[in-house]
Amino acid sequence: MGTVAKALSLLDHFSRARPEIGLSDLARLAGLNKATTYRLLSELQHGGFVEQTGTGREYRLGPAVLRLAALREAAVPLRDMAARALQSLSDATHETAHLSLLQGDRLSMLSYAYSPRHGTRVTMEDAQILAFHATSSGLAVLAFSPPEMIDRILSAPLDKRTEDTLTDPVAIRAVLDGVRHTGLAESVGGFEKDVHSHAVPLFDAQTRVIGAMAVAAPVARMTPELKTLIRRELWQHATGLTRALGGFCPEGFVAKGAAA
Amino acid sequence: MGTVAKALSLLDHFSRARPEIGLSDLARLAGLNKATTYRLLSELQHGGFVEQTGTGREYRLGPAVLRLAALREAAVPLRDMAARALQSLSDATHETAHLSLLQGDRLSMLSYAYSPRHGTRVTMEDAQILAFHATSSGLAVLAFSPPEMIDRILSAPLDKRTEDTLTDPVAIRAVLDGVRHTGLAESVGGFEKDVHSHAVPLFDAQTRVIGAMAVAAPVARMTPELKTLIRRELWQHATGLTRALGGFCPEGFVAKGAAA
DNA sequence: AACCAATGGTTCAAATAATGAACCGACTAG
DNA sequence: CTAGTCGGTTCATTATTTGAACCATTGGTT
Repeated sequence: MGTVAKALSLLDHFSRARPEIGLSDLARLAGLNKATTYRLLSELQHGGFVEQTGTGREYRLGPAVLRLAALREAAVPLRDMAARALQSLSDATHETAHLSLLQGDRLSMLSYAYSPRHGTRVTMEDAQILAFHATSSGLAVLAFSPPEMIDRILSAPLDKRTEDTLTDPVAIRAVLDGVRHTGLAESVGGFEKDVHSHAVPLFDAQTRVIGAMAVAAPVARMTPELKTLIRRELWQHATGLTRALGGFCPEGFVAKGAAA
Repeated sequence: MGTVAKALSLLDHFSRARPEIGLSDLARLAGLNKATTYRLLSELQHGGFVEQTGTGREYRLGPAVLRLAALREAAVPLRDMAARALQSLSDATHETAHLSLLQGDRLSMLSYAYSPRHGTRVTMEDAQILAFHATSSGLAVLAFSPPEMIDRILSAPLDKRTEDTLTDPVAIRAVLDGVRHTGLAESVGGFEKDVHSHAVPLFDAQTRVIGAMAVAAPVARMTPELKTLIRRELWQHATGLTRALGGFCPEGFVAKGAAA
């Protein structure tokens, strides 16, 4: 692993649950020497990517990321387009819609939209990291990822989030085959106990998978009718967003939607 | 310069005007070898900090920065606080208020607020980089920066933005002395010909300068009364924001405001 | 069609920068 | 007073980064 990758990996340990981390902790989390971690943090700090908290000890993400995010959004209004598509999808299904993006070997939430229809709804947290094996979005993305990436992901330890989470690589590969056939991934209680979710992958101009759009509903509310509605609407919105972003679905993908 | 700093410096060459840059161009801009640039970009790309455009050639900022920005926002609601303070300042003065942050040796716009009162107003662009010597914000920040940073900035070539831009390091140092005495920087036509702006620095918990808050008005509208109003309100809002962010003004700084 | 000058990407010996064990001084808890 | 943290620093060893030269392509010019 290159030095730059190590430095960037430090940034991945910050989360909503853990927004500030001390030097020693961070070194432990990242599996790096304390001195190395310190030097990397110093460079990140000079660039404004991290800063030290008011009381002078712990580190947290710095203001530079705000600036870059503003520029990114100006160059590619993806967040904006995603928000619009999600709102429409959520309105059509009356359930929670969300979208995640692939970044390296990680899948992270970009945005989500709730429906006002129901009092109970599946709630999401943005910038959250999604497990590939435990979420419909993860399965949708993984199914269309290169074989070596699938091997990498499935050879790492797979967390058993709930009692229904699939953790057997062989079983997961079988599921992925199914996803490749239908173009749609489904997960019942794999991430949160009472959530039934569907996901459809998104593609770039080279037909590589870049993320997934998903609808999450409480298990209790799922009926055959709702399922049909979700599948149709999700398919429409996901392929529509892929096209709107200048991407193309792989050969034969469109036919799958018609079959569903 | 460390490898990480070089990689991060690549990201600084993306701007609103130049959101996509080719490998060779970027190598030239950054003053690095093409092979080096390629390797660094590859690492950044794997982390999702840059990506290649649909047609497969040029590089642009990637989605990872969005994720980090979301986390930063959640951890430090600075942008919100800044927006609120700017709106209030703009309402009080009926002129454009804006705020910029120091990131390494660069000063960049974070946010701004316009007043609806006047038809003509000074317009701003966010994520813009501000020159230290040509803007009131830059002078305010520089005046309270460490001597070695002042030396670094003033020894680099100083762009003559307008005919009124100060470019003589000796003259600028004299201006900085004045700013240190009053705690307030002023620039008439230094950045844009017809703009009269005032700025007050912002500080962190270690009383180090982190940026500046400023009010920009058309030269034609500036009167002694408006000037007094701007100085008073700007001072109030800037010191208030510094406090709200957990920062502290340096010794004696508070007294300066009373004098102004 | 031949040519030229770019482009993005790759290679490998040489040079440089990253590394990590040990060490500070400061602090906290027992 | 001791033991165990913490953030930060040092420096000889080591592994990584570096850059000139090299492809294969592409697009424009003659």
